[in-house]
Amino acid sequence: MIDREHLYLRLAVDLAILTVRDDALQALVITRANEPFRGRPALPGGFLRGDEDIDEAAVRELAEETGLDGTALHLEQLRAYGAPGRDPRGRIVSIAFLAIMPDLPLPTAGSDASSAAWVPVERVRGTLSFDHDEILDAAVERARTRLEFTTLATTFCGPSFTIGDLRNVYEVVWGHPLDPRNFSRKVIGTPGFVEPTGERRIPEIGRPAALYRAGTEKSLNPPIMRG
Amino acid sequence: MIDREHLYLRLAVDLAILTVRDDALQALVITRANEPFRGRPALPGGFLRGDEDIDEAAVRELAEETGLDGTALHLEQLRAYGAPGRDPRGRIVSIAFLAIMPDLPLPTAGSDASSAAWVPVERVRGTLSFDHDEILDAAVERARTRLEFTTLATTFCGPSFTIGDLRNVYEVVWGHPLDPRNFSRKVIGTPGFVEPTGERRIPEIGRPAALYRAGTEKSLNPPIMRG
DNA sequence: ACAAAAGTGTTCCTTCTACACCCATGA
DNA sequence: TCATGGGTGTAGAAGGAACACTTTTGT
Repeated sequence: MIDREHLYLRLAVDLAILTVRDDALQALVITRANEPFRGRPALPGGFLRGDEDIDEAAVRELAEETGLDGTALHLEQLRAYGAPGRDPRGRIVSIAFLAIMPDLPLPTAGSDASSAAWVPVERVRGTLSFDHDEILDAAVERARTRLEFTTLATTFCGPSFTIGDLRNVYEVVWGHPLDPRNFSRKVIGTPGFVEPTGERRIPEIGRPAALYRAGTEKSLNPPIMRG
Repeated sequence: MIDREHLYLRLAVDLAILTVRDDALQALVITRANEPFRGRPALPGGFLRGDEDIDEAAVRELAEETGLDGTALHLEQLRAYGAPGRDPRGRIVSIAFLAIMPDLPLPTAGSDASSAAWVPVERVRGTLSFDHDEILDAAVERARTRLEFTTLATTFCGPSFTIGDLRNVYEVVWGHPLDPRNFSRKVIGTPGFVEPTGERRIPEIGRPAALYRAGTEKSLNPPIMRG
Protein backbone atom coordinates (compact mmCIF):
# COMPACT_ATOMS: atom_id res chain seq x y z
CA MET A 1 0.00 0.00 0.00
CA ILE A 2 1.37 3.39 -1.02
CA ASP A 3 1.23 5.93 1.77
CA ARG A 4 0.83 8.83 -0.65
CA GLU A 5 -2.78 7.77 -1.05
CA HIS A 6 -3.46 8.35 2.63
CA LEU A 7 -4.66 11.87 3.12
CA TYR A 8 -4.22 13.38 6.54
CA LEU A 9 -6.88 15.92 7.45
CA ARG A 10 -8.62 17.61 10.34
CA LEU A 11 -12.06 16.64 11.54
CA ALA A 12 -14.59 19.14 12.83
CA VAL A 13 -18.01 18.77 14.37
CA ASP A 14 -20.66 21.35 13.49
CA LEU A 15 -23.89 21.66 15.43
CA ALA A 16 -27.29 22.72 14.18
CA ILE A 17 -28.91 23.53 17.53
CA LEU A 18 -32.64 24.09 17.18
CA THR A 19 -35.30 25.39 19.53
CA VAL A 20 -38.83 26.73 19.32
CA ARG A 21 -38.95 30.30 20.59
CA ASP A 22 -41.48 33.08 20.04
CA ASP A 23 -43.56 30.78 17.82
CA ALA A 24 -40.66 30.26 15.44
CA LEU A 25 -38.10 27.57 14.77
CA GLN A 26 -34.78 29.13 15.70
CA ALA A 27 -31.17 28.07 15.37
CA LEU A 28 -28.21 28.94 17.54
CA VAL A 29 -25.93 31.06 15.37
CA ILE A 30 -22.56 32.39 16.39
CA THR A 31 -20.57 35.25 14.97
CA ARG A 32 -17.10 34.00 14.13
CA ALA A 33 -14.30 35.52 16.22
CA ASN A 34 -11.49 34.17 14.02
CA GLU A 35 -10.57 33.86 10.38
CA PRO A 36 -11.84 32.61 8.08
CA PHE A 37 -15.23 34.32 7.89
CA ARG A 38 -14.35 36.51 10.90
CA GLY A 39 -17.40 38.50 11.95
CA ARG A 40 -19.71 36.37 9.80
CA PRO A 41 -22.51 34.10 11.09
CA ALA A 42 -21.91 30.35 11.30
CA LEU A 43 -23.02 27.26 13.16
CA PRO A 44 -21.16 26.48 16.39
CA GLY A 45 -18.55 23.78 16.13
CA GLY A 46 -14.93 22.89 16.66
CA PHE A 47 -12.19 20.43 16.00
CA LEU A 48 -12.03 16.87 17.20
CA ARG A 49 -9.45 16.19 19.91
CA GLY A 50 -7.20 13.19 20.22
CA ASP A 51 -8.83 11.41 23.11
CA GLU A 52 -12.53 11.70 22.31
CA ASP A 53 -15.10 9.98 20.16
CA ILE A 54 -17.06 12.06 17.66
CA ASP A 55 -20.23 12.12 19.74
CA GLU A 56 -18.22 13.19 22.78
CA ALA A 57 -16.81 16.08 20.77
CA ALA A 58 -20.36 17.12 19.88
CA VAL A 59 -21.46 17.00 23.53
CA ARG A 60 -18.39 19.02 24.53
CA GLU A 61 -19.01 21.67 21.88
CA LEU A 62 -22.66 21.90 22.89
CA ALA A 63 -21.59 22.50 26.49
CA GLU A 64 -19.01 25.08 25.46
CA GLU A 65 -21.48 27.01 23.32
CA THR A 66 -24.58 26.78 25.50
CA GLY A 67 -23.38 25.70 28.94
CA LEU A 68 -25.85 22.81 28.82
CA ASP A 69 -25.33 19.10 29.37
CA GLY A 70 -25.91 17.50 25.99
CA THR A 71 -26.32 13.98 27.33
CA ALA A 72 -29.87 14.80 28.42
CA LEU A 73 -30.84 16.43 25.13
CA HIS A 74 -31.34 15.00 21.68
CA LEU A 75 -28.03 14.83 19.78
CA GLU A 76 -27.92 13.00 16.50
CA GLN A 77 -25.43 12.67 13.67
CA LEU A 78 -26.70 14.06 10.38
CA ARG A 79 -23.87 13.24 8.03
CA ALA A 80 -20.31 14.06 7.05
CA TYR A 81 -19.50 17.01 4.81
CA GLY A 82 -16.16 16.69 3.05
CA ALA A 83 -16.06 18.50 -0.29
CA PRO A 84 -12.45 19.49 -1.03
CA GLY A 85 -12.32 23.25 -0.62
CA ARG A 86 -15.33 23.58 1.69
CA ASP A 87 -12.96 25.21 4.21
CA PRO A 88 -10.27 27.70 3.07
CA ARG A 89 -7.93 26.54 5.85
CA GLY A 90 -7.33 23.27 4.07
CA ARG A 91 -8.86 19.83 3.94
CA ILE A 92 -11.33 19.74 6.78
CA VAL A 93 -14.13 17.20 6.99
CA SER A 94 -17.03 18.02 9.25
CA ILE A 95 -19.51 15.76 10.98
CA ALA A 96 -22.79 17.64 11.26
CA PHE A 97 -25.05 17.11 14.27
CA LEU A 98 -28.65 17.95 15.02
CA ALA A 99 -29.31 19.12 18.59
CA ILE A 100 -32.74 19.87 20.05
CA MET A 101 -33.23 22.12 23.09
CA PRO A 102 -36.06 23.74 25.00
CA ASP A 103 -36.13 27.53 24.94
CA LEU A 104 -33.71 28.24 27.79
CA PRO A 105 -31.53 31.32 28.33
CA LEU A 106 -27.99 30.92 26.98
CA PRO A 107 -25.63 31.07 29.98
CA THR A 108 -22.31 31.62 28.21
CA ALA A 109 -20.86 33.03 25.03
CA GLY A 110 -18.36 30.49 23.75
CA SER A 111 -14.63 30.87 23.35
CA ASP A 112 -14.47 30.72 19.56
CA ALA A 113 -17.59 32.83 19.20
CA SER A 114 -17.73 36.54 19.75
CA SER A 115 -21.47 36.12 20.25
CA ALA A 116 -24.11 33.40 20.20
CA ALA A 117 -27.78 34.10 19.60
CA TRP A 118 -31.04 32.43 18.62
CA VAL A 119 -32.13 33.42 15.12
CA PRO A 120 -35.25 32.20 13.28
CA VAL A 121 -34.18 29.70 10.63
CA GLU A 122 -36.12 31.64 8.01
CA ARG A 123 -33.88 34.65 8.64
CA VAL A 124 -30.66 32.59 8.72
CA ARG A 125 -31.30 31.01 5.32
CA GLY A 126 -28.50 31.80 2.91
CA THR A 127 -26.35 33.82 5.31
CA LEU A 128 -24.08 31.22 6.89
CA SER A 129 -20.37 30.61 6.36
CA PHE A 130 -18.78 27.50 4.87
CA ASP A 131 -21.46 25.00 3.79
CA HIS A 132 -23.46 25.62 6.94
CA ASP A 133 -26.60 26.63 5.07
CA GLU A 134 -26.75 23.16 3.62
CA ILE A 135 -26.19 21.63 7.06
CA LEU A 136 -28.96 23.70 8.60
CA ASP A 137 -31.38 22.73 5.85
CA ALA A 138 -30.62 19.06 6.44
CA ALA A 139 -31.07 19.55 10.20
CA VAL A 140 -34.46 21.20 9.79
CA GLU A 141 -35.66 18.51 7.43
CA ARG A 142 -34.43 15.79 9.81
CA ALA A 143 -36.19 17.45 12.73
CA ARG A 144 -39.42 17.62 10.71
CA THR A 145 -39.45 13.91 9.97
CA ARG A 146 -38.35 13.06 13.53
CA LEU A 147 -41.52 14.71 14.83
CA GLU A 148 -43.60 12.33 12.75
CA PHE A 149 -42.03 9.14 13.96
CA THR A 150 -40.65 9.87 17.42
CA THR A 151 -41.60 11.68 20.62
CA LEU A 152 -38.78 14.16 19.97
CA ALA A 153 -41.14 17.13 20.15
CA THR A 154 -41.19 16.82 23.95
CA THR A 155 -37.47 17.70 23.94
CA PHE A 156 -38.40 21.14 22.56
CA CYS A 157 -40.58 21.66 25.65
CA GLY A 158 -39.45 22.17 29.20
CA PRO A 159 -39.92 19.64 32.02
CA SER A 160 -43.67 20.22 32.05
CA PHE A 161 -45.94 21.42 29.29
CA THR A 162 -49.52 21.43 28.08
CA ILE A 163 -50.81 19.58 25.05
CA GLY A 164 -51.19 23.02 23.47
CA ASP A 165 -47.48 23.73 24.01
CA LEU A 166 -46.64 20.45 22.33
CA ARG A 167 -48.97 21.16 19.45
CA ASN A 168 -47.34 24.54 19.03
CA VAL A 169 -43.99 22.79 18.53
CA TYR A 170 -45.45 20.69 15.73
CA GLU A 171 -47.14 23.67 14.11
CA VAL A 172 -44.00 25.79 14.21
CA VAL A 173 -41.65 23.08 12.95
CA TRP A 174 -44.01 21.88 10.23
CA GLY A 175 -45.18 25.36 9.37
CA HIS A 176 -48.90 24.70 9.30
CA PRO A 177 -51.74 24.47 11.84
CA LEU A 178 -53.06 21.20 13.26
CA ASP A 179 -56.52 20.43 14.58
CA PRO A 180 -56.22 20.92 18.36
CA ARG A 181 -58.90 18.33 19.14
CA ASN A 182 -57.55 15.50 17.03
CA PHE A 183 -54.01 16.30 18.11
CA SER A 184 -54.96 16.13 21.77
CA ARG A 185 -56.64 12.77 21.37
CA LYS A 186 -53.74 11.33 19.40
CA VAL A 187 -51.08 12.39 21.93
CA ILE A 188 -52.99 11.35 25.03
CA GLY A 189 -54.06 8.11 23.39
CA THR A 190 -50.49 7.10 22.54
CA PRO A 191 -49.07 5.11 25.48
CA GLY A 192 -45.74 6.49 26.70
CA PHE A 193 -45.85 9.76 24.75
CA VAL A 194 -46.78 12.00 27.69
CA GLU A 195 -47.61 11.42 31.37
CA PRO A 196 -49.89 13.72 33.40
CA THR A 197 -48.15 15.51 36.24
CA GLY A 198 -51.44 16.18 38.03
CA GLU A 199 -50.75 19.93 37.91
CA ARG A 200 -52.60 22.45 35.81
CA ARG A 201 -51.54 25.70 34.21
CA ILE A 202 -53.89 28.68 34.60
CA PRO A 203 -53.54 31.00 31.62
CA GLU A 204 -54.39 34.72 31.64
CA ILE A 205 -57.59 33.91 29.89
CA GLY A 206 -59.31 30.66 29.09
CA ARG A 207 -59.71 27.25 30.63
CA PRO A 208 -56.75 25.82 32.58
CA ALA A 209 -54.86 23.04 30.83
CA ALA A 210 -53.48 19.85 32.34
CA LEU A 211 -49.69 19.65 32.52
CA TYR A 212 -47.67 16.71 31.26
CA ARG A 213 -44.09 15.54 31.22
CA ALA A 214 -42.31 13.51 28.56
CA GLY A 215 -43.13 9.79 28.66
CA THR A 216 -40.77 6.88 28.26
CA GLU A 217 -41.66 5.91 24.70
CA LYS A 218 -39.26 7.20 22.04
CA SER A 219 -40.81 6.00 18.79
CA LEU A 220 -44.33 6.55 17.51
CA ASN A 221 -46.25 3.99 15.60
CA PRO A 222 -48.53 4.72 14.06
CA PRO A 223 -46.82 8.07 13.40
CA ILE A 224 -48.42 11.49 13.69
CA MET A 225 -49.48 12.44 10.21
CA ARG A 226 -47.96 15.57 8.77
CA GLY A 227 -51.17 16.41 6.96
CA MET B 1 -6.32 29.45 18.22
CA ILE B 2 -3.98 26.83 19.67
CA ASP B 3 -2.86 24.34 17.04
CA ARG B 4 -2.26 21.61 19.60
CA GLU B 5 -5.99 21.08 19.77
CA HIS B 6 -6.19 20.21 16.07
CA LEU B 7 -5.89 16.51 15.60
CA TYR B 8 -4.74 15.32 12.21
CA LEU B 9 -6.14 11.96 11.22
CA ARG B 10 -6.95 9.74 8.29
CA LEU B 11 -10.44 9.29 6.92
CA ALA B 12 -11.72 6.01 5.56
CA VAL B 13 -14.95 5.00 3.86
CA ASP B 14 -16.41 1.58 4.66
CA LEU B 15 -19.18 0.05 2.57
CA ALA B 16 -21.93 -2.27 3.68
CA ILE B 17 -22.95 -3.61 0.28
CA LEU B 18 -26.17 -5.60 0.44
CA THR B 19 -27.99 -7.81 -2.00
CA VAL B 20 -30.72 -10.43 -1.96
CA ARG B 21 -29.37 -13.76 -3.19
CA ASP B 22 -30.63 -17.31 -2.75
CA ASP B 23 -33.56 -16.03 -0.67
CA ALA B 24 -31.21 -14.44 1.87
CA LEU B 25 -29.95 -10.97 2.63
CA GLN B 26 -26.23 -11.08 1.88
CA ALA B 27 -23.35 -8.70 2.37
CA LEU B 28 -20.18 -8.30 0.35
CA VAL B 29 -17.36 -9.40 2.65
CA ILE B 30 -13.67 -9.29 1.79
CA THR B 31 -10.78 -11.16 3.32
CA ARG B 32 -8.15 -8.64 4.30
CA ALA B 33 -4.88 -8.93 2.35
CA ASN B 34 -2.93 -6.60 4.63
CA GLU B 35 -2.35 -5.97 8.31
CA PRO B 36 -4.11 -5.35 10.55
CA PHE B 37 -6.57 -8.26 10.60
CA ARG B 38 -4.78 -9.92 7.66
CA GLY B 39 -6.75 -12.93 6.52
CA ARG B 40 -9.80 -11.91 8.54
CA PRO B 41 -13.20 -10.89 7.10
CA ALA B 42 -14.12 -7.20 6.88
CA LEU B 43 -16.27 -4.78 4.94
CA PRO B 44 -14.72 -3.31 1.80
CA GLY B 45 -13.40 0.20 2.15
CA GLY B 46 -10.41 2.43 1.77
CA PHE B 47 -8.87 5.78 2.51
CA LEU B 48 -10.08 9.13 1.28
CA ARG B 49 -7.88 10.79 -1.32
CA GLY B 50 -6.98 14.44 -1.55
CA ASP B 51 -9.04 15.45 -4.55
CA GLU B 52 -12.34 13.75 -3.89
CA ASP B 53 -15.47 14.29 -1.86
CA ILE B 54 -16.56 11.59 0.58
CA ASP B 55 -19.35 10.30 -1.65
CA GLU B 56 -16.95 10.12 -4.59
CA ALA B 57 -14.62 8.00 -2.50
CA ALA B 58 -17.50 5.65 -1.75
CA VAL B 59 -18.39 5.36 -5.45
CA ARG B 60 -14.73 4.71 -6.29
CA GLU B 61 -14.38 2.01 -3.63
CA LEU B 62 -17.59 0.37 -4.80
CA ALA B 63 -16.22 0.28 -8.34
CA GLU B 64 -12.88 -1.09 -7.18
CA GLU B 65 -14.46 -3.86 -5.11
CA THR B 66 -17.31 -4.86 -7.42
CA GLY B 67 -16.48 -3.37 -10.81
CA LEU B 68 -19.89 -1.69 -10.86
CA ASP B 69 -20.84 1.92 -11.42
CA GLY B 70 -22.15 3.16 -8.10
CA THR B 71 -23.85 6.26 -9.52
CA ALA B 72 -26.73 4.11 -10.76
CA LEU B 73 -27.14 2.23 -7.48
CA HIS B 74 -28.32 3.31 -4.08
CA LEU B 75 -25.44 4.75 -2.02
CA GLU B 76 -26.21 6.46 1.24
CA GLN B 77 -24.19 7.70 4.19
CA LEU B 78 -24.96 5.89 7.42
CA ARG B 79 -22.80 7.73 9.93
CA ALA B 80 -19.23 8.37 11.05
CA TYR B 81 -17.42 5.96 13.34
CA GLY B 82 -14.56 7.53 15.24
CA ALA B 83 -13.92 5.89 18.58
CA PRO B 84 -10.26 6.32 19.55
CA GLY B 85 -8.66 2.91 19.18
CA ARG B 86 -11.15 1.51 16.70
CA ASP B 87 -8.23 0.97 14.29
CA PRO B 88 -4.84 -0.28 15.57
CA ARG B 89 -3.02 1.72 12.88
CA GLY B 90 -3.83 4.96 14.67
CA ARG B 91 -6.58 7.51 14.70
CA ILE B 92 -8.77 6.69 11.74
CA VAL B 93 -12.32 7.91 11.41
CA SER B 94 -14.57 6.03 9.03
CA ILE B 95 -17.65 7.16 7.16
CA ALA B 96 -19.93 4.15 6.75
CA PHE B 97 -22.08 3.76 3.65
CA LEU B 98 -25.00 1.60 2.73
CA ALA B 99 -24.98 0.30 -0.85
CA ILE B 100 -27.76 -1.74 -2.45
CA MET B 101 -27.19 -3.96 -5.48
CA PRO B 102 -29.06 -6.55 -7.51
CA ASP B 103 -27.63 -10.06 -7.41
CA LEU B 104 -25.00 -9.75 -10.12
CA PRO B 105 -21.77 -11.72 -10.52
CA LEU B 106 -18.73 -9.98 -9.01
CA PRO B 107 -16.37 -9.15 -11.87
CA THR B 108 -13.19 -8.36 -9.96
CA ALA B 109 -11.45 -9.09 -6.71
CA GLY B 110 -10.16 -5.79 -5.35
CA SER B 111 -6.59 -4.71 -4.74
CA ASP B 112 -6.74 -4.57 -0.95
CA ALA B 113 -8.81 -7.72 -0.75
CA SER B 114 -7.47 -11.20 -1.33
CA SER B 115 -11.05 -12.25 -1.99
CA ALA B 116 -14.52 -10.80 -2.09
CA ALA B 117 -17.67 -12.88 -1.63
CA TRP B 118 -21.35 -12.64 -0.83
CA VAL B 119 -22.14 -14.00 2.63
CA PRO B 120 -25.57 -14.11 4.32
CA VAL B 121 -25.69 -11.41 7.00
CA GLU B 122 -26.83 -13.99 9.53
CA ARG B 123 -23.58 -15.86 9.05
CA VAL B 124 -21.42 -12.71 9.08
CA ARG B 125 -22.77 -11.54 12.44
CA GLY B 126 -19.99 -11.19 14.99
CA THR B 127 -17.12 -12.19 12.71
CA LEU B 128 -15.98 -8.90 11.18
CA SER B 129 -12.83 -6.89 11.87
CA PHE B 130 -12.64 -3.41 13.41
CA ASP B 131 -16.16 -2.18 14.36
CA HIS B 132 -17.61 -3.50 11.12
CA ASP B 133 -20.19 -5.68 12.87
CA GLU B 134 -21.75 -2.56 14.27
CA ILE B 135 -21.68 -0.90 10.84
CA LEU B 136 -23.34 -3.88 9.18
CA ASP B 137 -26.08 -3.96 11.83
CA ALA B 138 -26.79 -0.28 11.22
CA ALA B 139 -26.84 -0.87 7.46
CA VAL B 140 -29.34 -3.72 7.71
CA GLU B 141 -31.61 -1.74 9.99
CA ARG B 142 -31.42 1.26 7.66
CA ALA B 143 -32.25 -0.92 4.66
CA ARG B 144 -35.25 -2.35 6.52
CA THR B 145 -36.77 1.03 7.22
CA ARG B 146 -35.92 2.28 3.71
CA LEU B 147 -38.11 -0.47 2.26
CA GLU B 148 -41.05 0.90 4.21
CA PHE B 149 -40.80 4.47 3.06
CA THR B 150 -39.07 4.36 -0.33
CA THR B 151 -39.07 2.36 -3.55
CA LEU B 152 -35.54 1.17 -2.73
CA ALA B 153 -36.54 -2.48 -3.01
CA THR B 154 -36.52 -2.18 -6.80
CA THR B 155 -32.75 -1.54 -6.59
CA PHE B 156 -32.33 -5.08 -5.24
CA CYS B 157 -33.98 -6.36 -8.41
CA GLY B 158 -32.54 -6.37 -11.89
CA PRO B 159 -33.79 -4.19 -14.77
CA SER B 160 -37.01 -6.19 -14.99
CA PHE B 161 -38.78 -8.20 -12.34
CA THR B 162 -42.13 -9.64 -11.33
CA ILE B 163 -44.21 -8.46 -8.39
CA GLY B 164 -43.31 -11.79 -6.79
CA ASP B 165 -39.60 -11.00 -7.12
CA LEU B 166 -40.17 -7.66 -5.43
CA ARG B 167 -42.20 -9.25 -2.66
CA ASN B 168 -39.40 -11.73 -2.13
CA VAL B 169 -37.03 -8.82 -1.47
CA TYR B 170 -39.33 -7.49 1.23
CA GLU B 171 -39.80 -10.91 2.79
CA VAL B 172 -36.09 -11.64 2.88
CA VAL B 173 -35.06 -8.24 4.24
CA TRP B 174 -37.84 -8.09 6.81
CA GLY B 175 -37.62 -11.75 7.64
CA HIS B 176 -41.31 -12.59 7.50
CA PRO B 177 -43.87 -13.44 4.81
CA LEU B 178 -46.29 -10.95 3.27
CA ASP B 179 -49.70 -11.55 1.75
CA PRO B 180 -49.02 -11.85 -2.00
CA ARG B 181 -52.42 -10.49 -2.99
CA ASN B 182 -52.40 -7.39 -0.83
CA PHE B 183 -48.77 -6.74 -1.70
CA SER B 184 -49.53 -6.93 -5.40
CA ARG B 185 -52.40 -4.47 -5.11
CA LYS B 186 -50.38 -2.06 -3.02
CA VAL B 187 -47.40 -1.96 -5.37
CA ILE B 188 -49.41 -1.72 -8.59
CA GLY B 189 -51.74 0.84 -7.03
CA THR B 190 -48.90 3.14 -5.99
CA PRO B 191 -48.22 5.54 -8.89
CA GLY B 192 -44.56 5.58 -9.92
CA PHE B 193 -43.49 2.52 -7.93
CA VAL B 194 -43.32 0.13 -10.89
CA GLU B 195 -44.10 0.38 -14.61
CA PRO B 196 -45.19 -2.60 -16.73
CA THR B 197 -42.75 -3.54 -19.48
CA GLY B 198 -45.42 -5.42 -21.41
CA GLU B 199 -43.33 -8.60 -21.21
CA ARG B 200 -44.16 -11.68 -19.20
CA ARG B 201 -42.00 -14.29 -17.52
CA ILE B 202 -42.98 -17.93 -18.01
CA PRO B 203 -41.94 -19.97 -14.99
CA GLU B 204 -41.24 -23.69 -14.97
CA ILE B 205 -44.58 -24.21 -13.37
CA GLY B 206 -47.51 -21.91 -12.76
CA ARG B 207 -49.11 -18.91 -14.37
CA PRO B 208 -46.83 -16.43 -16.19
CA ALA B 209 -46.27 -13.17 -14.35
CA ALA B 210 -46.16 -9.66 -15.82
CA LEU B 211 -42.74 -8.01 -15.79
CA TYR B 212 -42.11 -4.52 -14.45
CA ARG B 213 -39.26 -2.06 -14.24
CA ALA B 214 -38.60 0.50 -11.50
CA GLY B 215 -40.79 3.60 -11.70
CA THR B 216 -39.77 7.21 -11.20
CA GLU B 217 -41.16 7.72 -7.70
CA LYS B 218 -38.58 7.42 -4.91
CA SER B 219 -40.64 7.88 -1.73
CA LEU B 220 -43.73 5.98 -0.65
CA ASN B 221 -46.57 7.58 1.13
CA PRO B 222 -48.45 6.01 2.56
CA PRO B 223 -45.62 3.58 3.35
CA ILE B 224 -45.74 -0.18 3.02
CA MET B 225 -46.55 -1.51 6.45
CA ARG B 226 -44.02 -3.83 8.00
CA GLY B 227 -46.72 -5.89 9.67
C1' DA C 1 -72.74 37.15 29.77
C1' DC C 2 -68.70 36.71 26.97
C1' DA C 3 -64.10 35.48 25.16
C1' DA C 4 -60.77 32.08 24.90
C1' DA C 5 -58.68 27.89 25.09
C1' DA C 6 -59.39 22.80 26.70
C1' DG C 7 -61.45 18.83 25.72
C1' DT C 8 -65.46 15.10 24.06
C1' DG C 9 -68.59 12.82 20.62
C1' DT C 10 -69.70 11.57 16.25
C1' DT C 11 -69.69 10.89 11.32
C1' DC C 12 -67.39 10.05 7.14
C1' DC C 13 -63.80 8.28 4.60
C1' DT C 14 -59.47 6.03 3.46
C1' DT C 15 -56.51 2.32 4.12
C1' DC C 16 -55.02 -2.06 6.05
C1' DT C 17 -56.17 -7.05 6.68
C1' DA C 18 -57.81 -11.38 5.91
C1' DC C 19 -59.46 -14.57 3.05
C1' DA C 20 -62.68 -16.57 -0.69
C1' DC C 21 -62.27 -17.05 -5.28
C1' DC C 22 -60.82 -17.07 -10.25
C1' DC C 23 -56.88 -17.25 -13.98
C1' DA C 24 -53.08 -19.18 -16.81
C1' DT C 25 -49.79 -22.35 -17.61
C1' DG C 26 -46.76 -27.00 -17.78
C1' DA C 27 -46.70 -31.72 -16.66
C1' DT D 1 -57.00 -32.42 -14.32
C1' DC D 2 -53.87 -31.17 -11.03
C1' DA D 3 -50.29 -28.41 -8.89
C1' DT D 4 -48.44 -23.90 -8.72
C1' DG D 5 -48.06 -19.31 -8.50
C1' DG D 6 -50.52 -14.77 -10.48
C1' DG D 7 -54.16 -11.84 -9.74
C1' DT D 8 -59.35 -9.83 -8.36
C1' DG D 9 -63.41 -9.06 -5.08
C1' DT D 10 -65.02 -8.00 -0.92
C1' DA D 11 -66.29 -7.54 3.95
C1' DG D 12 -64.60 -6.04 8.41
C1' DA D 13 -61.48 -3.33 11.42
C1' DA D 14 -58.66 0.53 12.43
C1' DG D 15 -57.39 4.95 12.22
C1' DG D 16 -57.37 9.84 10.19
C1' DA D 17 -60.11 14.24 9.04
C1' DA D 18 -63.60 17.31 9.86
C1' DC D 19 -66.53 19.58 12.80
C1' DA D 20 -70.59 20.27 16.20
C1' DC D 21 -70.64 20.68 20.87
C1' DT D 22 -69.50 20.98 25.93
C1' DT D 23 -66.26 22.51 29.81
C1' DT D 24 -63.64 25.71 32.60
C1' DT D 25 -61.66 29.66 33.66
C1' DG D 26 -60.93 35.29 33.98
C1' DT D 27 -63.01 39.68 33.09
